[in-house]
Amino acid sequence: MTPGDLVSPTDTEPGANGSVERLSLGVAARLSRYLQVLTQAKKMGKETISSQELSDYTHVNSTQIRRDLSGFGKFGKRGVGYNVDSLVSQIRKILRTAGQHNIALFGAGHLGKAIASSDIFADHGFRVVAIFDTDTRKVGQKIGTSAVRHNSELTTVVEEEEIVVGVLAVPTAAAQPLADDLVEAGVKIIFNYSEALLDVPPEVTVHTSSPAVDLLYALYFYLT
Amino acid sequence: MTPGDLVSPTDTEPGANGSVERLSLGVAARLSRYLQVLTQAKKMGKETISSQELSDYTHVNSTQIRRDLSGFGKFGKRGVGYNVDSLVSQIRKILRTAGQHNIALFGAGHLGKAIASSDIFADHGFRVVAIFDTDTRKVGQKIGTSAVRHNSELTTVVEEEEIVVGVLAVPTAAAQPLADDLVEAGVKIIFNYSEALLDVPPEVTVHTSSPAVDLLYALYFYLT
DNA sequence: TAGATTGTTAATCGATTAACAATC
DNA sequence: TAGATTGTTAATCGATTAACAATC
Repeated sequence: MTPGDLVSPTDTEPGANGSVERLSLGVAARLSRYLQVLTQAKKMGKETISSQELSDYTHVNSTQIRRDLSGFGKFGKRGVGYNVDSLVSQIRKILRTAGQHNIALFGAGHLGKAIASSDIFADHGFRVVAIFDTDTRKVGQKIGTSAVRHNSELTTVVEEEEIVVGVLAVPTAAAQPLADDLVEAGVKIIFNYSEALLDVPPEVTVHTSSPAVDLLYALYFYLT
Repeated sequence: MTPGDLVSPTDTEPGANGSVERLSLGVAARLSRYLQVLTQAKKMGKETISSQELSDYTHVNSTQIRRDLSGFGKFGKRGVGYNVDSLVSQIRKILRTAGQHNIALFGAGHLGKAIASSDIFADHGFRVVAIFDTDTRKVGQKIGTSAVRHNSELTTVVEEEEIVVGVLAVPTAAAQPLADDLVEAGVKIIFNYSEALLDVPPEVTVHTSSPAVDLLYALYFYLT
């Protein structure tokens, strides 16, 4: 494992056929990564991709990639590689994340604006349907397609818009109380861009973004 | 492995004494994560921390944490836990990243501003010593402590300021040419916040930030 | 002392890799 | 055909975990 892990559920290997067992942590993590590279490769007009190319971009061994994929079917063509389009839809099917998922974004500062105007989430079926801030001067401002709302609307909006994920782009001090409100409102996944260590009930997943950790890690191998 | 991996160097287990062998990928990754939690715990005034608490925040098994640490010395006190301050400096010593490291930031948009004004890097000894943009209207603007410079100064600044890491907060289309310039200038670590798939020589490490990948992964375990 | 938590062992399981036949 | 790349096997290595004595 490596910086950026999330949950610790029970491991089960996927059945070779269409069985409904859970993927192991590792497989699910790697498939998500392949999906990101494939999505971008598709944008760049690439039609096929080899396990070696996928390996170059993900730093996952090419044998492992072929092994991961062949567990679910024969998606590749020998001598050619994998069709980008069809592999994208296959992996989406395996991860069962083919649909649209709604996100609420908290904090309309520089980071919030950067996230709202990026299509990094949109590319993967995540839609930012609401942006919140506590600053009344920001409330009403348009960011992208939606207007900034006040945090007091949190509970209503989470319910009405079927929010699955809360993204926190707020100051460290504001993060824990906000996380509490999100938990209260029934949100099960919190994406934390602040530095706060969040305490949440076990059924809620927190992912804390940690670029500095990734840098430290890269630097170690650079320095040695 | 999991979203967020970086390099693929040779593995070697650390010697129990002060030998200079390379850490294995996994150990280096986990130590970096412990460091992040410890740094934040220290800010919150915590003096000691148990392997169980570290486990709650990092999702790494507590036995594994004790095992990782005990390979380098007896840092803990039975019945009490680990002293936060001393563990921070021990891990910094192990990772050999105790010093200051200079970063150049590219892109003075929302994301660039968010990064420059955050102390997420500063907390770990990374200093943003230069901010670049190609937009001449932005050149000269003050962001945090430093003024925005034009990309044409890249080579000079990298040399003068001993830049180790280039952080790309630029549009996807601008990323590859910029990466080429950075490689040319001798930068060995590139932190890519764009969606571009960057092609670089093997001695250069690219880390692409992928929040959507992390979300997909979290969502899988939520949906199943 | 009593409770808590480390340090360490031993056993298991999954990840990783090289190698290569199959085949496009 | 010749070259490339998949799918798969087999062997190895590291990660993970439970358990518990040591000890603060």
